[in-house]
Amino acid sequence: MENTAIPKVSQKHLEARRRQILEAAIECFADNGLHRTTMQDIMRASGLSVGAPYKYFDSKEQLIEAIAAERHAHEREIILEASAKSATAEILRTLIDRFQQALLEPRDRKGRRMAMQLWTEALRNPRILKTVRKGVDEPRRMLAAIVTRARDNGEMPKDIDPDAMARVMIALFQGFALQLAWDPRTDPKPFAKAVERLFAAILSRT
Amino acid sequence: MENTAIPKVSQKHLEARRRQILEAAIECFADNGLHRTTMQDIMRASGLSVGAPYKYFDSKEQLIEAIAAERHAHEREIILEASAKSATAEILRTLIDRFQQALLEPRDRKGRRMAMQLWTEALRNPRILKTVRKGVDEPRRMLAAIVTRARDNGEMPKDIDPDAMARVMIALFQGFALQLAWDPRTDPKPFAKAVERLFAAILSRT
Amino acid sequence: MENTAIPKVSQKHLEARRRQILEAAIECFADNGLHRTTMQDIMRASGLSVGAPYKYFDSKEQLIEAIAAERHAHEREIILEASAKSATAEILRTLIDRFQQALLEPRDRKGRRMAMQLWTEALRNPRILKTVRKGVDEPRRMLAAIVTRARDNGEMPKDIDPDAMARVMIALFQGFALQLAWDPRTDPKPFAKAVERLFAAILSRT
Amino acid sequence: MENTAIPKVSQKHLEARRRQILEAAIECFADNGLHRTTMQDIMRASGLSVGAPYKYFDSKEQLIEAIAAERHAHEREIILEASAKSATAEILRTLIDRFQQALLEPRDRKGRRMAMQLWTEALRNPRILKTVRKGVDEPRRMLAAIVTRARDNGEMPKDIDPDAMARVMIALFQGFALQLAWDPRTDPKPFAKAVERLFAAILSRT
DNA sequence: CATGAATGAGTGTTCATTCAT
DNA sequence: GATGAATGAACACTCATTCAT
Repeated sequence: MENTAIPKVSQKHLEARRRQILEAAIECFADNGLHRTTMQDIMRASGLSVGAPYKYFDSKEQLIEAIAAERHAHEREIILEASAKSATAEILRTLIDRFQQALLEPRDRKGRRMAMQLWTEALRNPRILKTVRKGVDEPRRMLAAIVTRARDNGEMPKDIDPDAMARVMIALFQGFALQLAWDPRTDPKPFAKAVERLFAAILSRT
Repeated sequence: MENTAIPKVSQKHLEARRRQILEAAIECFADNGLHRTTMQDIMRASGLSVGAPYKYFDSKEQLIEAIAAERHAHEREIILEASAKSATAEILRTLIDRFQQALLEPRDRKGRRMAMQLWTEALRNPRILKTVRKGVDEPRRMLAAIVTRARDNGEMPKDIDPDAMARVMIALFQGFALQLAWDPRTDPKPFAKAVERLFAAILSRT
Repeated sequence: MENTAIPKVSQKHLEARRRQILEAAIECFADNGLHRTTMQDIMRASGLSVGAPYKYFDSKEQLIEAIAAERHAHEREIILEASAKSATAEILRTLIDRFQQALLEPRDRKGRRMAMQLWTEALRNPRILKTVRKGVDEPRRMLAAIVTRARDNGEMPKDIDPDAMARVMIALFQGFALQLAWDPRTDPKPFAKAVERLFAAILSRT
Repeated sequence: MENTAIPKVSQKHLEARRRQILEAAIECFADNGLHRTTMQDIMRASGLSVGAPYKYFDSKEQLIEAIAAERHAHEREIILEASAKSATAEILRTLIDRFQQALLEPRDRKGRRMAMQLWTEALRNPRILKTVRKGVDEPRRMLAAIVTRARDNGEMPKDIDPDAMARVMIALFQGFALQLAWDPRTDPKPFAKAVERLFAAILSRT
């Protein structure tokens, strides 16, 4: 614990505290689920007192929502970045690569477990549902746009449904994330390769 | 009055009671999640008394585990049935069809929402994890066997990894189930078509 | 199904439990105030568990409201009883007597201390206010009716305002109850005598 | 630089700060009760920081006690002032007048609501009890002295008990204050008139 | 066997108070 | 001195589980 002589209680300090709580919460939620994790667990993990989070979040619920909002922003970015490439084959490869790397990254493991907790919570909590849907709908629209472009370029068959194909891509990622979470020893590479192989088959040879 | 060896309450009656509780539990869990659902909620829904479930299940945890075990058995069956067909193209079409039908079936909606609760619970409950993994590993092995057969038949390219391809299929189904749960208005047909299209591309033209 | 011959826990038993909690609550509230008394305090005093009261009352607030409702009913009765007498002088003497007796009664002490807690709580809680007002308004109307009758009988001067006189009576009782609560050694008899003396002076000699 | 004995912050400033806190506290306590009011509520109302009151008061309890002490001093004054008159009839009329005016004064409303909170708090806090009792005992003694004087003057019957009569007066005031607090639309004038009428009856015609 | 009243460890949250800045 | 972030004991309330009827 570092209750050190931070020069002033600055905005920065406040933001750091917020982060500290958020990180501890993600840690706990990822390991023990949203409901088996108590606020006391989180605060023990954060090194702060039980009353501390209530300065930064109104309730446990809102703490969870804050985490959800963050994740959604993060995920959007990856796709945005990948879609900067021009040729579809290139974009797809980049996307698959990015996700494969993320899946290999142990630091991301926690984030993914956290996200899954939100997937289930969304079935019950309309606020979380809204965030989760945003986190899925926006990427879907972006992916669909990429597919549309590819189709119009002649890189993909005309009869492809861009939205459905975007859904396929998201399902592949989220679906495999589950499998990986259930068995962390699973190697993402063969899966990534299979996906690449699958998409290569419908990409027109140019 | 006779003192007979016949149990006062028949095995049949006992089984019916068990089912009654199980069904009520699935109903509640699917709607409100594993943790927001109280035993009293379940028993109110079942029409039985709060003490009743403890005659059939040791704890809430074991009630959940019993539901998990049932689902796993059910899912295995669908794949088993589909894999009776000989030609891969036929098998795949049947599988996709079966799942599409299941996704369209409103009666199944509850079951899927319940299953998702278990997916998340598996992340922290080793017993549930074991069941969920069985529910994924067994189908995966079966699907991989189908792919292997197809590959050996020359219906699929030699460089296909059957296990990875099986994972792809499962990811597609579970991934789309999530999307459907988050937005029930989603139409499964375009998705199913896209999946079929995707697989058709790697199935050798014969 | 529910044609059970099993004797349910009787209504009487349930009522007894409710009383048990109510009495313990009054005991604690009277001694320590509404807010310094915790639900645990009450339940320790009642000999039941902390969860028990929530079967009978939705919340601490409603437990308090239930006590308020009871007191109001009780107080109304005393006045009702006294006003059965015909001659005003007689009624007043009976009333004063009743209240003096109540004030002397140690068993009533707790009840009065409880009531005072409600007087203050009424300033903040609209539900309690409503009950407290009923507990004051109804007796006031009854007392005013008695005074009106006396005035019309010629037992009291014509220029007496019945409602104001009823307020005087209530103020005397509640005001003295406070003094007694602050110093339990105070003798109610001289006070009662003084009140009697005061009213005797405006009662026409007949 | 000189090292002077002059405090950096003037006594006047300190006193002003104290007042500021006291006034904010009375405002809050009167509206929300002693226990529903948090120190943060008070400090928000005062415009000072949450830590500020602890420079002037050791605890919330002592802040309340300080308010109690102030009120007691204030109430004593009114009676003192009234008792300067010589004839009893005159004194009584002045007293009734003063209190009626106070009751009509909206500015006093807060003070009375505050006082009532203390009445109840006295039932469990010995320190508050002491102050409340002083606030009642001193006026009572003064009023009793007035009555004694009147009795000895022949203005009142010989068999009047001065202390009891003083209690009657206090009960009337505090009792009516309660009624007014529970229903602010109540008009104090009829009540004052009734009290005057009542006392007129025992004042010997001279 | 079935019931449901009773239990009590455990929850999220509050708030008087402290103390480093 | 004044501030307000931080503290943590305490609170009202919940709910899985038990067991007398």
